[in-house]
Amino acid sequence: MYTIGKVSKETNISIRTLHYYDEIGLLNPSVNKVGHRIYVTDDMMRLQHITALKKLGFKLAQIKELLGEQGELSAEQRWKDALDMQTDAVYQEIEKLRQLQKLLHVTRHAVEMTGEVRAEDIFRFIKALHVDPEERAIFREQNFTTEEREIIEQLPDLLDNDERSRRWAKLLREARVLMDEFNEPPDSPRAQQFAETIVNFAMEVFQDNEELADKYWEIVRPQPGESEKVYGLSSDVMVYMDRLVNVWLQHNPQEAGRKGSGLRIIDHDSNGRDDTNG
Amino acid sequence: MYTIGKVSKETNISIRTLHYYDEIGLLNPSVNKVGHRIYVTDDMMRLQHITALKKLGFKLAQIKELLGEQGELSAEQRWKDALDMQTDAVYQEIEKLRQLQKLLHVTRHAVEMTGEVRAEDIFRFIKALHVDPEERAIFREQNFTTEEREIIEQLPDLLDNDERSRRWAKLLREARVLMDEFNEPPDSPRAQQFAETIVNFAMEVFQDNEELADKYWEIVRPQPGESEKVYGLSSDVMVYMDRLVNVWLQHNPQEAGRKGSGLRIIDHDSNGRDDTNG
DNA sequence: CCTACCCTGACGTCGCGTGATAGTAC
DNA sequence: CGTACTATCACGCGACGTCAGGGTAG
Repeated sequence: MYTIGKVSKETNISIRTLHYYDEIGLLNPSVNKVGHRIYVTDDMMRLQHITALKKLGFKLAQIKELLGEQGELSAEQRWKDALDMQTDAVYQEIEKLRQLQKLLHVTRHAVEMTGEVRAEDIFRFIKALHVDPEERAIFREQNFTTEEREIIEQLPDLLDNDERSRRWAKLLREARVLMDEFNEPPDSPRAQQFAETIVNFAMEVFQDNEELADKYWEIVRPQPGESEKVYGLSSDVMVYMDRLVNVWLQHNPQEAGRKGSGLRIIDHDSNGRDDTNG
Repeated sequence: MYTIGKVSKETNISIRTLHYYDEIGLLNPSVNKVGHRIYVTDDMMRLQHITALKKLGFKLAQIKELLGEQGELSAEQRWKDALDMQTDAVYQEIEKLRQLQKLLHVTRHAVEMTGEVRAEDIFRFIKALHVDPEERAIFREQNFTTEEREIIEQLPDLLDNDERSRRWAKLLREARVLMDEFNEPPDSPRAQQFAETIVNFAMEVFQDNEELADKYWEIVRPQPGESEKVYGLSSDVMVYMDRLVNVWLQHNPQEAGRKGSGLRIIDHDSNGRDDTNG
């Protein structure tokens, strides 16, 4: 025999909430002569059950059904069905949020590169998110050896938000700034210092496999008139980076020797698609 | 110069939505003399931007701010801050849902065992979910060797929903049914068949390490008057299972020899806590 | 009489969907 | 004149929070 205030204090459930449960017929306590609600032990137990089911993420309407009279199915089967449905719904929701998380990451990197958020970019990222993973796997199988694929799958991916991905985004931004804003000649000290950074980064992510670096670089190079295959790697940026690195390698032959040709300009045609890796 | 109907068809955004955006000041097109809305190119671009930001999970009010006039910070910094906040919020949400998913799994197993959903069980599971993982790790370090821990960490866990966890739940239910409902004597054929199932399951999950099976079994055994440490493993169930297996081992000495003492009754005191593994 | 309790409305939230009713364009 | 468009209310959803205004218990 509790008044609503006592129940509220004991359970940490607001009076308004108890009013609401009464209103929607979820928990109807008895009332005394002047209309004050009186909660008995059964009401308290039902309330416990309600809060427990709320923790499981059920809506009040579902809870009302679950705690109501049984229909054709046994109580056990109803519980199982409800729990399975709920589990499935939560799973779907998690998947949605995971996709959203990726979208946020890649957009964040895009801001790092361009300084703004462009609607067209976001739509492009959304499309890239829905690229069939199998399709991409097949493309990689056709174009790379098993060993190469192992390295490629560890490349910084703008869909993630790790330290390497962030460095990659900053590198691309710096490249564009040097090119567009400062018109920095490829042999200037600043450009050459940047070239070294590029080479080091490439050797790091390609695990010193220069051949693979070249191969990948050419595959992601857009065909004339084609749009970029990897975000930030438009044709002009790539050509500029090629030039920087070529000059750097000429001035650092020992590195060129130790590290091979590094990232050199190759004029032959390229092909293939790869929209998500950065 | 588009009418609202054309915009709606072209963008797949409902007229009501466009009305709403106008109403809340998110997108205010110009109007002609009779009050019909006229959307120009700028409006269309803003609309694109709005839908893009919606895909990123922003609320309309946030979008309004983001697309509004700048304050003290640069546009780039505002974008970065907003994206980082959003990323963080989504991360939190995912974590919450993961916890919820575990709660649903363990509740589902509990239904498998008991045939019903009890509020007290759910609250207990919630508490177990909040057990500090470090605390548990320390307990395990103190009570098990490194090799043993490797096995223990692969035990079926009622917080998951894999096949082994489901089998474990069904086993426990069968034990209780045999004991409570059928009063099945430990040496009946049915009980003995079940005993074999238990032994096989134990040997499977403990990877034929009988010593570890014994040790674990005793550690999760509740002290007299204490409540069960692992859901479903109350003292009476454990004693009943002990008896079944003891009889089975006596009748199958070759197995007892090959598999050692299996799950035998031990009378010495036990200690320690472990609330989550099942 | 005071205070602490109880009651019943009723509006606001968020992003629209879904009418109802009436004016407008072709 | 018909019909296909446009407009503005206004309710509904979910689970309450938050007043406002007024009765009740001790």
